[in-house]
Amino acid sequence: MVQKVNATRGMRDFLPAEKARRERALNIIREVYRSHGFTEIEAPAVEDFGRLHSGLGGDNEKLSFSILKRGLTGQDLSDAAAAESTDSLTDLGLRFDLTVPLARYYATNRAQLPGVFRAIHIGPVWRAERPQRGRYRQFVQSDIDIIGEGSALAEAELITATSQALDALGLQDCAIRVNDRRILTELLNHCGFSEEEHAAALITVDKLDKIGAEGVVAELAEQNPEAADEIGRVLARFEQAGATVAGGAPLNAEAIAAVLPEGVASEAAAHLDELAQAVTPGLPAGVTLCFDPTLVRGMGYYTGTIFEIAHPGSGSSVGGGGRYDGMIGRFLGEDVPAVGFSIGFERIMELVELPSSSDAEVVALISDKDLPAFQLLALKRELLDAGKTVRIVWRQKNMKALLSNLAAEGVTHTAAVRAETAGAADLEIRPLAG
RNA sequence: GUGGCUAUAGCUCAGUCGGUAGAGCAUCGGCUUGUGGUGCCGAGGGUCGCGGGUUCAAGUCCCGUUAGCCACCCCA
Repeated sequence: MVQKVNATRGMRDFLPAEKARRERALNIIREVYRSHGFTEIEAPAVEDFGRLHSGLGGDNEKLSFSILKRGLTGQDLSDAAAAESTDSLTDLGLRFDLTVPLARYYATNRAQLPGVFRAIHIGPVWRAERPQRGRYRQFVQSDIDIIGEGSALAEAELITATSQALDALGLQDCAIRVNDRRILTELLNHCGFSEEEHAAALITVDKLDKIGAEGVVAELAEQNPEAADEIGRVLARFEQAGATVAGGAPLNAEAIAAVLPEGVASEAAAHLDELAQAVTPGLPAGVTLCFDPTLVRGMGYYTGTIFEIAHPGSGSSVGGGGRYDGMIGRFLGEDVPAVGFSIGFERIMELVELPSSSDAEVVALISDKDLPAFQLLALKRELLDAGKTVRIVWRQKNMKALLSNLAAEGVTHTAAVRAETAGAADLEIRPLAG
């Protein structure tokens, strides 16, 4: 090797065996989503820069890859330098999630879509993060969304379909934590935080499991001591109700009322209760549902219900979503309710164990060296016509290594080809033991 | 974006106190073996991630850089 070559930072190559494993998992997920009445769409990886930076993507906007305009001149560069902004140099960007493109897609194609649209949207997204395990710069998200349904039916269908997909992948011990943005907003108002203080306060509350209630209160006291004291009392109430420990509080009206202060978010609580009643009876054994009043989620576009999938085998969340009723109105000029649920495909793949399926018969023709191509292709055609999958390899000295490599690559049978082999009838097709 | 750890042959790794690199597997060749899983002998393959510096001498010490991993941050 002349020089070390790598795939681009944070992006990966997949060898055939891993690619096959990913495709199998993806097909399982698609199958479940389809059976729940969702239909698959595709949208471009590139979106308009302005749409990606409309303030809806939260922190992810800062992580997006931008694309330079074609044919920039030195004058363009000095203009940008004078304006101290690179915005004029860029007009497109790679999508950092599938939700913003879906909202744009819906606004574009609404006339040809059903009134309540159930979409499957699977594809790569890009974020310029610092990579590590379970965190890449290119990764696949697997989303389902329901557009045009404002009732808890939408959340219930999404959570049910996603739970079934996790179950079909063989995952156990998944916990779906649920909360509502309106609950968070009312809690902060109740404590006495001003609108401007909300964003920073939410980030702090989100750290509860890491820095504890004292840590949260101490951090918030820096900007608003009185409200921080009040939130300390609220958090104490959460703890008393068991809502802050793993597993959280049950998701029903009584438990929610027990956790929240008097008069806070009764509308949102009723919405959560309704969706829990619809979902719980059909929940697979490997998935539990709970109410977590401290669940925040960073995306700026959520307006109502929010949820997140946790799994003990993963340090970070393996999925998430929520209601974003305001976003489509940005593109369409008319508000349309919408909810989405995303599975973090890369993180799921680190948890699932899939059997190496493929019951198809894969035959390797092991040919003596230097047999003519016409002889080998004639044999291959005969076997293909008989419905087999065929691969041609040359005989090599170390048969042990050859055979075990073939087995690892999914070959199930072998047949020796010699100069005197006239047709498939002369082949002795033998099963290959791993 | 911040901090820490790591980088040696195609792969997995060893390399002590600084003295210009080794093993196993893989590859290739010869012989052996019942031409389908054997055994023996031999060969090729490395500017030690990259770029600087210290030194008579650097894989080894120092600085920078790139990539991976880990903890933050954030999230899928």
